[in-house]
Amino acid sequence: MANASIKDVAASAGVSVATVSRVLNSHPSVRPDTRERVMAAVEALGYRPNGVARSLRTDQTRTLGLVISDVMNPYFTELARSVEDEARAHGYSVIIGNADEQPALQDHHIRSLLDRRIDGLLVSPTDGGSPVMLDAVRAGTPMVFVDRWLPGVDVPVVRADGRAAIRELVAHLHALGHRRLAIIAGPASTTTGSERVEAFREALAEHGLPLPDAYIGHGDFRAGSGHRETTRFLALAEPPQVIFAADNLMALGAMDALRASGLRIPHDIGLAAFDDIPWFVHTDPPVTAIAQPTAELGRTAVRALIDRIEGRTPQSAALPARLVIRRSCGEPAPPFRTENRSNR
Amino acid sequence: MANASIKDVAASAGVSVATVSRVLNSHPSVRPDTRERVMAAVEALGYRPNGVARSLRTDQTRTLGLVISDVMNPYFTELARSVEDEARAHGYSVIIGNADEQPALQDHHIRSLLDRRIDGLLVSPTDGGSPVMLDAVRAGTPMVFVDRWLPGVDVPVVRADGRAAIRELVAHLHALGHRRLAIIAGPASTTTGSERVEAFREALAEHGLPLPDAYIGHGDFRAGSGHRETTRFLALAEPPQVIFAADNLMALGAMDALRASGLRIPHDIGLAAFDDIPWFVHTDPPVTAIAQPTAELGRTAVRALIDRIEGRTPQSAALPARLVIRRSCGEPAPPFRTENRSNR
DNA sequence: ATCCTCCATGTAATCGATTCCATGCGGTCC
DNA sequence: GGACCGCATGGAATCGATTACATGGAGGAT
Repeated sequence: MANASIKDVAASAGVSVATVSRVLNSHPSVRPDTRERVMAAVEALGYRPNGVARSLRTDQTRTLGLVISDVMNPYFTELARSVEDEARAHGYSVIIGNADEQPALQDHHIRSLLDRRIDGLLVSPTDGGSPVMLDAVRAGTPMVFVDRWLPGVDVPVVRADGRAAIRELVAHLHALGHRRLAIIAGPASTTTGSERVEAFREALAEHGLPLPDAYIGHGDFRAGSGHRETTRFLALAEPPQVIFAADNLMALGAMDALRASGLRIPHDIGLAAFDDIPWFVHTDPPVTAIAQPTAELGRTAVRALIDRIEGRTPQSAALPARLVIRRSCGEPAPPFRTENRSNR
Repeated sequence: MANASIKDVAASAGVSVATVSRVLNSHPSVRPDTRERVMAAVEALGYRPNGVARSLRTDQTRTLGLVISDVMNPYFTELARSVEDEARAHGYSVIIGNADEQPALQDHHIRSLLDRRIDGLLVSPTDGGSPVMLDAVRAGTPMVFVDRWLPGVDVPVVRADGRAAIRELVAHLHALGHRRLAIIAGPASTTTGSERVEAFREALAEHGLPLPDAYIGHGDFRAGSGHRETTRFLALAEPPQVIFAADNLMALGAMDALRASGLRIPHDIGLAAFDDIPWFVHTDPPVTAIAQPTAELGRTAVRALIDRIEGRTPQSAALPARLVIRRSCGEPAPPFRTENRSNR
């Protein structure tokens, strides 16, 4: 019952293994009747080429590695899904490594993927750049950063540019009369952690508003930290009027904390989030959020990586994010631009 | 800059490749000083064994395949995560295949995983059993079904038993005075599709309630079908008082439809779901749901699969699900047993 | 008829590891 | 001192594919 090998096919068809291989790879110089005999033998034996052997010989696995910081985060789930879709369209498989925001786990996955000799690596770095990752870059592993990146490392980046959307958000909040705006940021060691704070600060400045240190929450892109920092904000002598969470999980934690403290959104305090996810439509109240073109990011990143693998030189890309206004910061949504539930 | 191979290490350490291999696999009969010399060479060259070559020789990849029907479904995401965690603890990697509820895509992934010579396969079948999957079983591929399974196929199953929880749910609804209860079921070709309807019907019978055909919605585990069937229910001369969706995505669709029709939950109509997910706490209103021991399912399934791979004979397992009462069917939650946001 | 070319196919090397078997050497036992 | 034993190591086969090179035969040009 063991799997048939190319030798068995060759024997059964009365040809050499070379000929079988040629048929399988549709090499032009095989006589039609030979090809047919081989195909018949393949069929009869239920033969399937051994991918491992093939990979060893050809030095390519047609596999991409994707290392993300948290699979349970809907944003990354959607990213992973679009990556797999696009990769499959190009004949590649994807192995996902879940770093769970832990540098050590990220390194484990990178190493393990490299050991498996994946053809290329898509990474959303959890930290400022571990030796393992830097070594991989130096060794010339085809690599593309997605969502987050490492400044100063020569690797193409595919990401969303949230600056304009954050400016829009701040303008929206300002127009609603809010003046004391706080942010729960991600780890400063990640680009998405620091960048969103900077964009927020600049947008505030445009309206002559300050961003005091007390209004900067230091989160870690997990729900717990959103909860903690929100609680801290509420204990302030002058709590903020709106909390902007730099990702959806921290927004969730913030919501928990607000609910626990008995405050009503948006009546007592406003909430907005970076990352839009389907559930934000169904929360109480629906959450105003900045939507990234997630699926497009995944597809673009895969195309860039395949370009690198095949010897071309891909460009970095920054796709625009956009503001989706709902009800969590006050004032009902305007009649247009309300929902966001198209399925891609 | 190409990767060093075992030959390079052997040359650099002045030993044979056999000895290097012995060191790498911590074979006992290598002299300590030799071992040290080899390790030094490994270090100096930054050598990492080629997993592909190793797999070819040893005929094992230390990789598990997981084929699920929908990665974007939080239930499966959590399942995938726990599977990966447990597999990693046993020294295995996981390749996830997303079937997207499409039998053809499921087959694609099974075939592709088999070609890669994964050591074992975890499947949650999308349909009634394709030839590809049946062939894999017949060929003796180590396999375990998780969540859904194929009746009559001799493969261990790890799943949640929702019968008791569904009875509890119906009792709860009955106690609240609801009598006209409808269900949005999954495809009859899946076990979770048909089983939940049966359990629901039996539970209703215990209270002397019927389950008319008109109150059985035929969904496909996707949000769209939940929306469609809910709309159909509402058009009935006598619409149901509570809708029970057989999974979280269809519940989401139902919620959309109810909202669109201007009905308030639970005041005008009740909603309950199979599968509990973190977001159900934050929806408007929080949704009463049946929680599966998802992470435990994943871990148990992996252990069973590894048992099979290593020659033991694992048992099937059915872990109990439990009811989590919130506010979507009326009456505020009792002071105990309200929330459900522990993180594993 | 001779030679050249080209097509279909086979032979064998190769990818990078693991592992069986052979070998040489130092030490023990009688 | 010779036989034997066991340990550390090396040589070479092997896993299942791909592919460069060799080969033989058919057909065309002269």
